[in-house]
Amino acid sequence: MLLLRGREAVMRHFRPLLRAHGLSEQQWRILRALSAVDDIEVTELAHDAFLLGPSLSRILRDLESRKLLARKTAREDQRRSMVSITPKGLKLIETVGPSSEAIYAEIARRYGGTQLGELQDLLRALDDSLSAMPVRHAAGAVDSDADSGSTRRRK
Amino acid sequence: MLLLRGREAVMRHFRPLLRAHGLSEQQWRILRALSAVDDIEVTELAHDAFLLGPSLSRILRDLESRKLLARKTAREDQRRSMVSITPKGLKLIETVGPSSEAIYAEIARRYGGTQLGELQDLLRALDDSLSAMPVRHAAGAVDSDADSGSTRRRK
DNA sequence: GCAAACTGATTAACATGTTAAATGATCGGG
DNA sequence: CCCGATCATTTAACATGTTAATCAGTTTGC
Repeated sequence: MLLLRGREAVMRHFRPLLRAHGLSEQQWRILRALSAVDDIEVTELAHDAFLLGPSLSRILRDLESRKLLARKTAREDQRRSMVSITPKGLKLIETVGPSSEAIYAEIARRYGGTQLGELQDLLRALDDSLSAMPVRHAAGAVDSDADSGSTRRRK
Repeated sequence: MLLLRGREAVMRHFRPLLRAHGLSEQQWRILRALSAVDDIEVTELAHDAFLLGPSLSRILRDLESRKLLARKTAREDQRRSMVSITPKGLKLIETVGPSSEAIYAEIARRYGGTQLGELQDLLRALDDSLSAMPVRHAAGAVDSDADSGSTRRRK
């Protein structure tokens, strides 16, 4: 819950800037990830931008139609589709980037650079600790009410 | 981004348990918040469970139909609706609670209680620092592409 | 008193999150 | 070869996030 609140507290300051340029958080993460590479596979981009495939697929369709990125299928394996940022996309990043960094700097100034560093270290350690922890699959304990909701999936 | 990953790393371990009982994270947060009070207004519940009004409104409708909570309009101000948990809801919490606490304890054990405490302190401090920080409203800088998306809102 | 402003909750409309299924391409054992 | 298994991506269907609009009830100014 604190992680959720923390993230919201941070993003609250970035959202107005992104919206003013017609971008969502997710779209911004995608463009940023693309700007760091030449081209990249969809699956790898999903990992870098921390998005699930279906969300990414929809957003790519939108950003492609806005000419901010381009796709072409890899010729050695036609299942794969290589995504790359366009000059228009790069230009947008260069436009938004400085303001974004200014906001980040202001957050770091208010919060304190030392604390910010510690927080990042602790978060990375959390990720590491829990990635090594197996997930319990809740064997028995099937709640009799588990499927009596008013709106369930499919028939 | 690290905050997002951190939260996902944690919730990954709780989701199977909740799903086995037919609950989403959000529904669980609502029931937990309700179990701590006698009854509560919708707005206050939204704050406690960290949900926006529209999401809460939908989920309340669902949980009410499943008889896990009950609503009645306050008689002194008929705009307000008071929400309370039912015996059935309480029973569900008592069923899921122990497993949930066991998972939390395992996470604390793996990550270390000291680090976990520090992380919580840092997150609370982050929230405090940033809540006092005004949001910049991105005055000018209206991107010419900001409204050329393929799917926009309304007419 | 009453019309306008305000407040609490819900509804509307669209974007994204999430799981399952479908689609199309490649790979591997027979 | 070729057929079944696997893999990358997309589509489908529903839940939730998010902003704006609506709606009913309440308060305020006159």
